[in-house]
Amino acid sequence: MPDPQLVLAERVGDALVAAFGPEFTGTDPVIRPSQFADYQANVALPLAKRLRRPPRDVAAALVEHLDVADVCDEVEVSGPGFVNFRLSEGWIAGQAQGLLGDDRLGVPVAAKPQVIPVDYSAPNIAKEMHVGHLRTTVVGDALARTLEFRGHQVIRQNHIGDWGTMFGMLIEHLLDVGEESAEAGLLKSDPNAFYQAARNRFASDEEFAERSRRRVVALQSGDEATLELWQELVDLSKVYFNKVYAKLGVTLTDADLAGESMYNKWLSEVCDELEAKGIAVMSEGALCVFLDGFTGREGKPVPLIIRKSDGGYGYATTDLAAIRYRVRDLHADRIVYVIGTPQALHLKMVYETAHKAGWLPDDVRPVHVNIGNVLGTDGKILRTRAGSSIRLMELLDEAVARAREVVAETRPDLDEGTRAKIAEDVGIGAIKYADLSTAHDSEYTFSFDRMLALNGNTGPYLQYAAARIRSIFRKGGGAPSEATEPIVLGEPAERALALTLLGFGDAVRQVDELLEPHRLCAYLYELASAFTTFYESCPVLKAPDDATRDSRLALSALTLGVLVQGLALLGVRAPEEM
RNA sequence: GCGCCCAUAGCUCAGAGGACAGAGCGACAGACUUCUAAUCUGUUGGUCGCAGGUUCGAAUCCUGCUGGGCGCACCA
Repeated sequence: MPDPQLVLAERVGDALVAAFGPEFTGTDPVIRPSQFADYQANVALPLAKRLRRPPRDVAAALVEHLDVADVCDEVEVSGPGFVNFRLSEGWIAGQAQGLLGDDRLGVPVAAKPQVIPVDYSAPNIAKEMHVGHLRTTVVGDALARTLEFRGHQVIRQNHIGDWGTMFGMLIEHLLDVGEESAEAGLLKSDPNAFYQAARNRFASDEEFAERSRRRVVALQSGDEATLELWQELVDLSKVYFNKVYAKLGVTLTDADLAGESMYNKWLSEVCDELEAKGIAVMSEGALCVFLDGFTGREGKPVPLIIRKSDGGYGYATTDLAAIRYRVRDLHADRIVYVIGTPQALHLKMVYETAHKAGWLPDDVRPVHVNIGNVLGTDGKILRTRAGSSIRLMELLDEAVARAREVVAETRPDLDEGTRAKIAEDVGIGAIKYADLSTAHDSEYTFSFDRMLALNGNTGPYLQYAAARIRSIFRKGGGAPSEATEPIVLGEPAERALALTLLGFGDAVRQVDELLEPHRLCAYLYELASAFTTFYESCPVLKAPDDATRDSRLALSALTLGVLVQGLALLGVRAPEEM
């Protein structure tokens, strides 16, 4: 077990029982990183009252029963009753050494692997993806990768918007322009253009509008020819989605598509069952679920409308069918919704309704990973100057273009193809990392300059650290996988780096439990900083002696491994050189 | 009107009820004949929106207030 916090927690836990009795089994020893030592245990202070002894006495008794000689070279009671631990260099080195032979790099497999459907991305057919989609796609993908690495069975659920009344006009427009036409081809590259054209005709051409309305009816009644046309629309849109996903380096494939249309066959059943159980009632012509505590304007109860007064179904019904499917058919233990913050109320109502209906048992936990808005530098939701939402592809292209400019300036020695590849990794990595490194629920301010900076908590900074390590090995360090010589810690920068390396497992575990990728980012940034400090003060290839050189090579190899693996969990590539 | 979220350095953001609230950017001062200076080191910078409360201890938990964002019946 390389994680110092876990080791200390166990030892302090044992000491608590030894010092104060078995009733203290399981007491949280409150181990925290310390500014006065490596770690500190804060447990003595809250215990003082319970034991009716001064906190310093409690801490002293704790230390007396503590067995950490193999781990620490200094333990002291400090301040009002903190217990400070200084880990021994030998122990840190030994643990780091152990990580060298561990392909999981200290990341434990989850104690209880779960089945976890992760609902993310969810673009709409015939619509451009915007920055909002970008963020749920990137965060969801990072969570999926991380949960999988922890040993959970992740089931990606791309809940695309592939159903609804707008398909009437989309199908009619597709028919009019022809399936093989250039206009139809817009669906693959610039879907908004196609959508707008259909919309304009719907608004201005009454004959077209009438056809569109009839088409919706045909679609909903399962007319074969109409369904084929609908499928054609979906297939064309898929090309666009996959283009974006490929550009982004996201793991979603066609196999993960689980769009709204998939639930059509269950919608009436869902309504009938809710009505039969007395959970849903008719109100103003619509079938609604009213839940306690959900009131809106003028104290009126807010309904979850599951069947509209025209007999159609909205997204509430689809979401209910989806949650039922995920529990009953996918056997979910935890359901992750990576969806915008404004949906919070809706999701709460869906959970509660599903729970009342018996579709969501107590031991299945739905979690809303709510995604905050992406803002422009003016503090408003990111839009173009004209006021329309910014096209995702343009955004990605601009990030890559900016990265290309920098690479052209700094690395004229590289050939064009290599530079292009680096610019791609850096530009895309910068955008993704920017989405991941701030708390998912906070609104964050989009800025190319900040996300592409080589300083601070950015993708390029982490990539640069990894590239420099790779450069060391290219320049004569052999292969990183062969750097397995004993790690010996002399310099403070070596010690700090090794200690940081031991924290990878805990960082990944936190992302699993809290579903907050920014914690992994913060850890990786800390690691990259620790490495850069080490890099400045501790020559590797020109180390004073062979043993030191080998040790530093091992530390570098380990750092590279953690950086690359950590970035991979976030879905960010680490280029060979920069 | 009701509900949810947010308020931390000039700016962008972290912050597991614990010691003196941390990074980066910016500003200022330094470091390349040395493994990538796209880097590093140091200095500067704060009534944690306001007022109460709980606690040995509050940026963190509770209440109220102010200011901002979002949601609140047939779009998803």
